[in-house]
Amino acid sequence: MKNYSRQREVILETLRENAVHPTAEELFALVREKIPNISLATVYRNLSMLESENKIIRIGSGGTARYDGNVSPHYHVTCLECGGVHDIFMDDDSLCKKAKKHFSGKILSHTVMFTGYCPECSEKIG
Amino acid sequence: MKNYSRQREVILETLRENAVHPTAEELFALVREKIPNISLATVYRNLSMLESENKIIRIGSGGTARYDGNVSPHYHVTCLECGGVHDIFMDDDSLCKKAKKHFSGKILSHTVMFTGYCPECSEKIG
DNA sequence: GTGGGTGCAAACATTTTGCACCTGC
DNA sequence: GCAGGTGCAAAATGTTTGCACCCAC
Repeated sequence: MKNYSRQREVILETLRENAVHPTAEELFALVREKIPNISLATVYRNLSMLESENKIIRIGSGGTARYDGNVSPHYHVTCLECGGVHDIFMDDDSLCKKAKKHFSGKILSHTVMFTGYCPECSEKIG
Repeated sequence: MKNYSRQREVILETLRENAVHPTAEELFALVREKIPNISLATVYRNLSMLESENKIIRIGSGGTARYDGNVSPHYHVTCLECGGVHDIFMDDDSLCKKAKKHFSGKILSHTVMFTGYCPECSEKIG
């Protein structure tokens, strides 16, 4: 099979079964439970590869990058308290159309990042 | 005067007169023309400070952070060709309202990043 | 004089890369 | 056997921090 490795398979699988959008290091820890001697460099290499194949999404969310195994169109919320990133399953396609009216270049896609508090943290804080 | 320094003033001024959303290093080069012995650390320190005072916006746009001296609500486009970040002066306030219907936490603000080609690059590439 | 800001260099965190070895076909 | 992938360690980025000195008030 072309373009196969157990490492890559496990990385993608682990990312898909974890809705938490882990950082590379966090994912590394998770994958290590299944492949104990995998190296962090391999995780990074495969994340870049999977991202360029559009099999995963890289979330720039500030400092450290996070990764999302769900490529269906949706948005994200960064929690100001816990720093976690949560999904918002909506996709406003009209946004690109509107943007085109205000921009003379080409618009292909868009991402939206909300800022706020996740359900757990907004209860704690009020 | 409280909270004053010529460095901070020049950094903010330089950022405001440059619509190109420079990275910290690029801004450092620009500011250095006015204050030759300023250090990169000072640029970073003041950028963090100005950001937390909401006088500038930090654009996470992928790897290296870029900064925007225009804090009025608007969106950005990253050019896939030149890597530059351009402004789109629009602000869809209804987006937050819609998001609240799909999320049980709190939503405070949002940013939108479009991907595409800037006017110059879309002409070159077609 | 003092508090806050600076420059410099060192420290840090994250991500990438060079290289020899290993693996799937 | 070969192309491509891996692990390891080192390097490259981007950003932050410790510290002695300096400046505005």
